[in-house]
Amino acid sequence: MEGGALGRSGDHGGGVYDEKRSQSSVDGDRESRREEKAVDKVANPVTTAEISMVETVATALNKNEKVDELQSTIAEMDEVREENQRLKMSLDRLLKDYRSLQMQFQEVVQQETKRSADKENNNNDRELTEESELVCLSLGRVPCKPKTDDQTSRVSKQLKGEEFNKEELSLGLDCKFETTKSGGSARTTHETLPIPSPTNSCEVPKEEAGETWPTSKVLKKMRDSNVEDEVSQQNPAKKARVCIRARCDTPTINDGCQWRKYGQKIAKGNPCPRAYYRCTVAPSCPVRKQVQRCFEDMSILITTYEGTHNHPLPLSATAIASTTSAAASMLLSGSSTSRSTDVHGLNLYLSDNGSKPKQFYLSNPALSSSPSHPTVTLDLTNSNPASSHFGRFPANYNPPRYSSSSTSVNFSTSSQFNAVSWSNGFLSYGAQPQPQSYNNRNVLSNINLGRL
DNA sequence: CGACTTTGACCTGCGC
DNA sequence: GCGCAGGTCAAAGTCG
Repeated sequence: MEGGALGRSGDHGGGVYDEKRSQSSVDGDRESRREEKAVDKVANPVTTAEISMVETVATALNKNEKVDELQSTIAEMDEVREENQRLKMSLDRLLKDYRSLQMQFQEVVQQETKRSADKENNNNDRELTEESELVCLSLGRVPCKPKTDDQTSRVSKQLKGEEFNKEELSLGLDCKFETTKSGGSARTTHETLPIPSPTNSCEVPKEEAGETWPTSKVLKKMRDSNVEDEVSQQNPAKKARVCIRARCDTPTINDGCQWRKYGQKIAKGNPCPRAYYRCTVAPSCPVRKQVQRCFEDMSILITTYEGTHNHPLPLSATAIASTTSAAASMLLSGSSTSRSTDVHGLNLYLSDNGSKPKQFYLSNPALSSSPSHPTVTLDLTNSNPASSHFGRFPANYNPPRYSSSSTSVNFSTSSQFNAVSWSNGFLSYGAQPQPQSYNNRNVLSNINLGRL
């Protein structure tokens, strides 16, 4: 616009010099205008369309970034989901394995029991009568083997010579997991496999023989007998015992179960009273335990478990319950050879004592055991692992020899399970972190035994 | 009032 | 047969 006006004025200005000068000045103006235009273009870069386009592009870029982020997040979620699925599958596999192992374990126990029972039954088949089978069918009890020795004579005396002894019921479990007969004594099966309680005595036939109605006491006993009989049939390992020695300054250790004290005795050789407890989680639970302090070391609490729970256990009780039951099962299914097994990462070692198979020496002379009670001792004290079973007897103490299995389980500080500890009334033991194979056994190896 | 503990009595097995 | 010891029962007491 300005150039046009200037040109027109120059065209009308005339003269050569003027023309050249004006021409050169026109050229200079054009160039300067071009430069101005270029400068203008740099100084004023965008139009609104361009701005909007840039904004659009920027928005698009932002959206793309967000989309990318979302996509990456989705990808991560997918990975997590896949991982979750893998974990679920592995958990399912673990559960299946656990169940199958549990089934196999029960089968093994049942087979052992059945085998022993068959062995006994073969000896008794010739002497069993049809009457006993009838009684067995009607009451759901195991036909007892014919009486021998003192029991037979006692029953016969009570029945005044009647041959009622063949009809006597074996209210106790007929699980014959005894290991060896006691030396030379002609003990009966009932002695080796004791009837669970005094309720299984011959009082019921005596009452019946007297043609009198059973008293409520007798009825109660019969009910209890039935209950215990059912329980014992479900649980052939009833009479196995698991003894736990642990340092504890509380009256009892908290194993997660509910117990009711039903008796207390001063046992010979130990001024500390022995308390008797019964599991009260279920009314028919046959599990009992004895609690007694060690006379030589009052800080040691000796807890002896007998039987297996027939009810679901709280989580805090499953560890020790399964440990004790597994130890007992290991003991009951014990063969003549030494062997070891793992119970929740605890190395249980079952051994026979050389040429005298399955002699049993109690780790504490003050805590006795019935000859018919094979006992596993879990020594959770870390005082002297070597002395926990065969080195704690006084010089003048003659340890009882029982026809039972001797099983020693040490949790000494020298073993791989050196995490035995006791604090605030809670005992815990577990495998220390091991770099290699022990890690796999740490899953359930913690047991808390705490204050009640 | 129910659950739990205490404690003396009772039962059973075993050794002499 | 007797006595001893372990184990269990059950009434009485205690506690929350």
